Amino acid sequence: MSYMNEKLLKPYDPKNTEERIYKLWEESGFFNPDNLPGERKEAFTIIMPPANANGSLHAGHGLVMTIEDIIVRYKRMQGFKTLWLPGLDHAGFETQVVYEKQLEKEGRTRFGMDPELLYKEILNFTLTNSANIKSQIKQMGASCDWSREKFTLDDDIIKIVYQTFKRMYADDLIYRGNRIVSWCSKHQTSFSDLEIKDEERMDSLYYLKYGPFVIATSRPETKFGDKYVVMHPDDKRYQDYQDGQKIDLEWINGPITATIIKDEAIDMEFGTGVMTITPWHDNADFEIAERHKLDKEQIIDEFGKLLPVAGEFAGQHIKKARALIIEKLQTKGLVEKIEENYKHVVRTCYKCGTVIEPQIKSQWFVRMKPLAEKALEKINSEEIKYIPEHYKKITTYWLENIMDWNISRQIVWGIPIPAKICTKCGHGMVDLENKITKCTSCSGEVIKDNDTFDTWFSSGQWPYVVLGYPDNKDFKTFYPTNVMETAGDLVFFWVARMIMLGIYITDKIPFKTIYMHGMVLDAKGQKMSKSKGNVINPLTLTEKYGTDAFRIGMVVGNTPGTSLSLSEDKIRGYKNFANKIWNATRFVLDNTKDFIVPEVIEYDEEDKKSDEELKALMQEITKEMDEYKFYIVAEKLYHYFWHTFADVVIERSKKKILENQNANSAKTLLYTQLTTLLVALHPFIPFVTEEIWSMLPDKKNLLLVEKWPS
RNA sequence: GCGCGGUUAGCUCAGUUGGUAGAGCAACCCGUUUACACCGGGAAGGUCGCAGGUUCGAGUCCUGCACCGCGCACCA
Repeated sequence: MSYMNEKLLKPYDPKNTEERIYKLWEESGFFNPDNLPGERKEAFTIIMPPANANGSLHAGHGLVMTIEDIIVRYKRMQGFKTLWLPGLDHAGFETQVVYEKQLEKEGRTRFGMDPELLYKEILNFTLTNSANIKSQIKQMGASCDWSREKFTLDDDIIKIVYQTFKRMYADDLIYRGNRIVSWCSKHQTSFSDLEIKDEERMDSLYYLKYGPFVIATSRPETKFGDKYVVMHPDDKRYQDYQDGQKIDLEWINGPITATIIKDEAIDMEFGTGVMTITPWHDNADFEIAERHKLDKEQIIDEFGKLLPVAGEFAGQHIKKARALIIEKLQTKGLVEKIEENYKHVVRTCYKCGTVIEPQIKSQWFVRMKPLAEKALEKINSEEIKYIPEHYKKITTYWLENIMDWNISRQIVWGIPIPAKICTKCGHGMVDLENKITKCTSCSGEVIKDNDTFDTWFSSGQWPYVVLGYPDNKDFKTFYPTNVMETAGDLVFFWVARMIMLGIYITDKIPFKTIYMHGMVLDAKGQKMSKSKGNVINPLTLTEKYGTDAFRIGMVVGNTPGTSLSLSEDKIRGYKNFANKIWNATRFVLDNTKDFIVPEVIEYDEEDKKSDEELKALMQEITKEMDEYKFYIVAEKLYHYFWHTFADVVIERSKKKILENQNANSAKTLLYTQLTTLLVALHPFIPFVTEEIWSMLPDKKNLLLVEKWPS
């Protein structure tokens, strides 16, 4: 029984294997590139997208951990000084939203809460969750270097982020501006253009009499302060009216004086070709007002209620006010007609669906054009490679049309913006040391900026901050990193910004290859959501079928970028695969007892053919691994193991061994093919393969660091 | 409106410079033989969304259309 392990007599049991094997790996220290055996000159680095510490591991995380672990294990076996750096994300707004929901359940609200207390509560919540998430990442078999783990609120991270803020301000890439921003009246914060979701809605389009004109609007509740009426300069219908001409007219709450403005932004085809503008609450109107230096007046407050300018409607919420306003306009005879079922797009908060109310606010903005131009250069010159390639097109389009980035958020959960604001002139000053006491522009009184950074402003710097830019040895060894693997919906939010900020600060691209995976959907191809009740928890699957089965099931047939339907049947199928390997091993070990693979191998003809076949396969898959085609490699290995190694090689060996005809050839082939396949399969299904490896009589080292055949 | 992706066996999806269509799962028939019933053997299953074009030859290249999914800074 010397070569046979008793465990092999029972079916493979992931539960009694995985935790033990993971511990073995961790204790070996090989997750840390500094401890890897042999001489390793070339580094290979992946920075893990920091996991949101506001819930449990979901199927998407499962995919991230699987793909990245496959890459990292492969590279480690190939002899690279391999680093996979894990991290956790405080996830600013996202986490605050999750926590606010929890508060709501408890009958509490963040408004009126002491900000410091709220911060502490969310911090506790986050730390509890991080511990959870961390152990779940380990359950997925992630071979990342926990000794280098980072959290987005670590002191050293914040320090570097602050330096960046200061430098960008000095370089005039950051400015404080009084500009129109997207405001969510539920969450009480402004957003960048990316936190907005366009939604098609059916509303009414109201045609209102405005003096001698008729204007079309879908938002009559904003019209109280409208005192500019705008038309296209070339519009013949209105050629008798002059730019700047004043007209007296009767409006919602009485007589007003309106001014005529001619502007080319007007679409002559739409409505009547005439509109009034509300610069405080509409992007296009704001632009027109800026061009003509017109007055801007706030009509709606931050909570969506009408201000005193609305007269008798003041204090009412806009949702309720609309109908009442139209009613009043109708009694005054100012409604020309109402077009029902008017289809248009409204901008909503991506989290709660509340209609975004543009507001003019003083905030910090990043001037994006110069940053985007440099990024475009690198992307267009192929210094950065996108997988799949079409993400490149999407990115360049976005970069070419980029808008300035509002990085101020009116929430407590995040990195505080280290700045002072002048109460007199509104001037903003970066103040890392908290020293400024007077406005540097007008000597007025200053207050601390109470806002926090958009979480992506700090995450956008992740690759170089986690490696300790600028002086840390790790930064010199592991930057630029090799692969950034993340979800496709983060192309703009995160990936593009990392490229821009990375180039700006380090003068180098932060990563050479971008691998984007698609969304994980349920078995029917539908988006998972709590409300639909179709959420699949990866941990239930790993518990039922083993982590290996889950991992390879996630990968086979899953081309990068396309979404993946996760079905339990598929995972179950790969559980059988793990067991198949297990049983094949039993057969091989049982038949190679007291047998030593000879130094000079002599195969008979058919065995020689099989030997060559596997060698050719290994070459093929090595190439495909380098091309990140894991979906093909996994399938090929599965297929070869089951339908060639087990069905042909093993079956054929039975007769030879029994009849002692070319038995040595058969035994040699059995043993070498098994070991080769274990090596090749290890990145995909690390637990079973490592467990079996430990049972092989001549393998003393961990499979984790076994050399990949090339 | 513009852009991107998809449409291949019942289901989920592969198909790498154009050369007779593939896998897994499911369904069907048969079977217990040095591992494995979490198994083996066998058979079945597709006018590759539609219409044109290029070519000796198109799932693959070009044009147009349809449907599904996703994204996008200014139409009130």
